[in-house]
Amino acid sequence: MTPPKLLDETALKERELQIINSAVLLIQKNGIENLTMDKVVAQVPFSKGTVYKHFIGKEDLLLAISNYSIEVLGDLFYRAYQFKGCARSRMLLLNFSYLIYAMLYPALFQCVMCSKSPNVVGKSSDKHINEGERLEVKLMTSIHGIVDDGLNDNSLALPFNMDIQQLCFSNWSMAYGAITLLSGEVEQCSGRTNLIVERELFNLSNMLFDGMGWQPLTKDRNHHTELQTALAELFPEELASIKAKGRELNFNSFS
Amino acid sequence: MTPPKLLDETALKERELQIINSAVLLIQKNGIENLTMDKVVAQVPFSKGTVYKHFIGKEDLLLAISNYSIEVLGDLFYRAYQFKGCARSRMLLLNFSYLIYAMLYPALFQCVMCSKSPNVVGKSSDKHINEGERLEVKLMTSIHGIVDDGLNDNSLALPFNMDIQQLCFSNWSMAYGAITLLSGEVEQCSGRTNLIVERELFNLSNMLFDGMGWQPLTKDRNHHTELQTALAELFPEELASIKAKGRELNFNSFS
DNA sequence: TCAATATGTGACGAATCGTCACTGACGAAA
DNA sequence: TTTCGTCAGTGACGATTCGTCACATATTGA
Repeated sequence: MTPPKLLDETALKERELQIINSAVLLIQKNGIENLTMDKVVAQVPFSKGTVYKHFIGKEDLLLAISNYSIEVLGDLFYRAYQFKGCARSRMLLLNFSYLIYAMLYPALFQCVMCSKSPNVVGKSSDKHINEGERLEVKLMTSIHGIVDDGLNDNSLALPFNMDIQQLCFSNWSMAYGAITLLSGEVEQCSGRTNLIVERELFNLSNMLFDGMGWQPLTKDRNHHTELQTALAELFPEELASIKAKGRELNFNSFS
Repeated sequence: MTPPKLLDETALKERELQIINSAVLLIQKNGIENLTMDKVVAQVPFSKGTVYKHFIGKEDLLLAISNYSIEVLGDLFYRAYQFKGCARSRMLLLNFSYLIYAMLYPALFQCVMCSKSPNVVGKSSDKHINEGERLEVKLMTSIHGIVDDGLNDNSLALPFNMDIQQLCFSNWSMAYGAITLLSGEVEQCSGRTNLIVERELFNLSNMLFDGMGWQPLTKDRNHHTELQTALAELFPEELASIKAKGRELNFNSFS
């Protein structure tokens, strides 16, 4: 065998990413339920022991993939945060960026969903669990920034007995719940229910924002047209990729 | 060996429940991540082939347990639906019944969370997947009933472009998102975040209801005291069991 | 130069999965 | 009553997957 040079942090990280990318390809090819450590080992230029040096098992690998993909999601969130427009519209845009992410990267989205599952968390390393929590906090940065902007321009006021963290969490949990429960509809326009994930996310977001008293309220402005325009402006390539996959964002059902 | 008599539907169902109950005991004892088919087989008075006749694998068993526990949750939902009080308060009560369920039956709650995970769904039988969808629809019956009552007594009006199914889904996805994301805080009063699942569920529910224009609005009534009273009246035994487990519902942080 | 340390390897045994040849009860037909 | 086909359970078995560790080689410091 050929032992390598002494490894530094950068090389270790690089190799971990290489393993993760191979695993994602396997998930895309065979489905997430057929991922095994033996299959991943067969795909990478490292030995089994080396792969087990990075991940304590399959579940830990899934969590590491989820962490990696949250960096991707964070980028979309950050783009929504940076977009011009009123704070409320940007938050709606951010919620839709999560949906765009789920449509664009279904394998990564599946890993994110798995990462919340107790049977995955229970077999994951503290390293990757802690990393996941750190990344979720980082994910909140863009949400936090938009809420901050809303508070600063007086389009939003803190409800009695709530702090900014709670407002951020409110938005995130609503978006997370809606997209997760309708994950079956993310890849196809309409499933067994009459619910359309785009429409429900839009309506649910606006009801929550109205409940927060976030201006402009739904009765004062049509957020629909504005969202469509903003999405086309901020995510043209992403929307084109989604369309190329045969799943176009459905806005016809909004009216 | 002694082969049994010809089995009917009832006997098959009885045996499936027996296997499920044994699996739940194993989850409580060893953790959900250590559940294996071999361990379940060792605990039941049936052969491996018989267990595999009921479940195509571990994931299918987890989904069957989730389905079984949704029947338990549905009972709590139904009790909230039947409670006296205005529709909005009953919906808040129903949302809290999900939290009570999660605190009371952590093993079952974990199975419900697993049931949404792609690596579990991908290895489950159509039979149990279809059964799960049927049960989720049934779960919605109580939510639907409360929304219906609100529409009928004019405390709530259908928002423009939304039907009753969408309102029901809005509530469910918000509650599901909040409780799932804070599942780490369900068993202990406060975790790594400053978020308290009782408080966030309360605030999030009320913001959403306010956004729906569901009366009495938060500015017109203190839902806090009313919720506490209703919970004590509807779920005294459940709250006592939770307290006995060392995890009391935390209302001090609401003010 | 040598001993200690660092690191990768893949054969190996353990655990788990999932199947199926075998078995016996039961009912129908001869 | 006997024979045969069907039904349903069984657990040994082979396959797969997991997870480890004795071994080998390079590097480092004394």
